[in-house]
Amino acid sequence: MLEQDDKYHALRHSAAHIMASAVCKLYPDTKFGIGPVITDGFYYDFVLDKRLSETDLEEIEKIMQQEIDQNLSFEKLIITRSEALDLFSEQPFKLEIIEEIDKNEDISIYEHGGFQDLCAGPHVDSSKDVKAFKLLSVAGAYWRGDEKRPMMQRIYGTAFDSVKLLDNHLELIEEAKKRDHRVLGKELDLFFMDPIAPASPFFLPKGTIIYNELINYVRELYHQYEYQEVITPQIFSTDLWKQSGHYDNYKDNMYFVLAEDREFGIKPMNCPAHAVLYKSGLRSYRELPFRVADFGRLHRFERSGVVQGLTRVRPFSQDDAHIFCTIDQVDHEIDSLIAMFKQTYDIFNFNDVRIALSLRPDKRVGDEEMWDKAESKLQKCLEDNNINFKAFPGEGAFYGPKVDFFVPDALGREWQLGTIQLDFSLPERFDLEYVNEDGQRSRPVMVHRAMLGSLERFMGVLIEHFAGSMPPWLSPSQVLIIPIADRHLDKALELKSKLAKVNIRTEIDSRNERMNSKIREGQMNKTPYMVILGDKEIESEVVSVRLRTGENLQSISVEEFITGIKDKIDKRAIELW
RNA sequence: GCCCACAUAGCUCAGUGGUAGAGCACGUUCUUGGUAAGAACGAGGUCAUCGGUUCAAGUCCGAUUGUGGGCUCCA
Repeated sequence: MLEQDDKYHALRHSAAHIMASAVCKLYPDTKFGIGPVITDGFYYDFVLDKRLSETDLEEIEKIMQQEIDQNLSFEKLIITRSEALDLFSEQPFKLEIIEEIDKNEDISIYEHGGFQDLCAGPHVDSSKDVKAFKLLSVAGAYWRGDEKRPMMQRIYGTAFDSVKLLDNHLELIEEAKKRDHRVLGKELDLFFMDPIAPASPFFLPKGTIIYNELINYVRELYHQYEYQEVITPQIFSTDLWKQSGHYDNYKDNMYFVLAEDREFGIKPMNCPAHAVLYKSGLRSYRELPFRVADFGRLHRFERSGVVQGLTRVRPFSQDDAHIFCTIDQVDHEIDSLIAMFKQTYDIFNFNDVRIALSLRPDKRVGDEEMWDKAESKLQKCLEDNNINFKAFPGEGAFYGPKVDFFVPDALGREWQLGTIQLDFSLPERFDLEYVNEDGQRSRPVMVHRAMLGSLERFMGVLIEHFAGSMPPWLSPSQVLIIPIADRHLDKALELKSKLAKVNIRTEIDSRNERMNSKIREGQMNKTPYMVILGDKEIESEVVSVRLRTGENLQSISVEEFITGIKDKIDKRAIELW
């Protein structure tokens, strides 16, 4: 990816200049922001009176093409600071950038066809080198990403050195749209949204199967890794949120209700509830690490502009757990978390997991010694497990350092799934204690951890990852029985009940339709296994199996079929046979 | 919350001021079939909501709600 970025950097940046130049020709009063290269393209931010919409892009493209055809050369000029200030005197955003450039550094501008822009470069030699480009969308963007600063208009585009590569890229975008979980969710009857509950999915029976299978899987791991699952309240007195700090720091994202003149907050996180649970009795060091898991439903108010499909919703559940332990037990806990995460991401075939270690921020609680210890522990655990990670100083939570696991989706967007966060603050706020070996009271550390994160979001990412073709264990309908004619229906029912006995989810397509049509239906629903039942099969007591891949198995015995798919399901395999 | 776009049948969409359409899905009937769509017929709409302009609004204007693309936030 990086190599490709480098390869196209000059090209795309030059395309951005050409676009800016075109916008300038159309709207001479435009004030220019910045126009950087991004993954797969570029953008440029403008302030202009005209409100741009996507229909304006064609006109801009036309002028860009003219400039490209004119074979204009890109010239680099080094100018003095005062020349620069003079040259961009009408461009407030450029002036701001100039002010920020190191006094000892050269100021360079690039010029093509009379359009000059403050720019470090590099650029291609000639506008003609931009062989293929396309403007993709317009969007609003704050100057410097700051909500308090002016709203600018941003145009996104992309450029390649051949039309063919551009077309490939545009096709990829189309492909990605097809595997969008919102589209597939509707096509496969997994979930839907209704304006009556904005940003809140309704999971249909099929989607609920996937959701619950994910929970079943995590529960198995909890057994394996010795967690204890709990169920905690949904609504808590505001007193709790004041004590936890959420009332001060997270209030805007919370829902509140009034009852008997008392204010209650609906939980956006489980941690305070688990702190209360921890405190419900006096704990001994013998009980630690105390691992508490909770699939409790959480509600977070997200502003209407930020919600998105399943990946950003208001109500959701997490595979959430908190580990209360001593600081010396942290190593072991992290090790076993890394093992658990790895085991899990392998199951879903997530190979490109990116791992970030976020270190102490400026605003933080706890003493330096604590942070030193915690950070070095996290770092060492990652290294000992041969994990590639990048450290991000200053990015940690105020209550402790954390390790985040990111996975890219079909559109190349990265989603944070797993997270491991050390917390020194909450044990303090809730005055959590345990009795140590010497009979003294000590303060435990709290580890917040989630592996799949929000199950809603995870499901969305999974749908895109597999393009809707879920592994058999997650498929809502695992086997579709297709009787060829009505007279085969009895045998179909017989087979279905056989499969039901071993917990294989089976449907029979008994519609008055031709076999071809039923197969097509099964394919479109991405059912992994289809069983065709006709005279031949019934006579020789076999089944003929068609896989979702289009592959046909030889006629096999029912027993062989059941053993085969049961094995794949139990192993949570991705391959079908 | 901010900028832009969109909202028509269950779904995907066409409909550029003058009587609301298609394909798929759905229902009924015929057909009983061999590895990705058998045929005929039928039902289905307060064009998101509210207000305005006009002789006349799905169509133009405004507001509201929702959705999408971004920005921002993500203790």
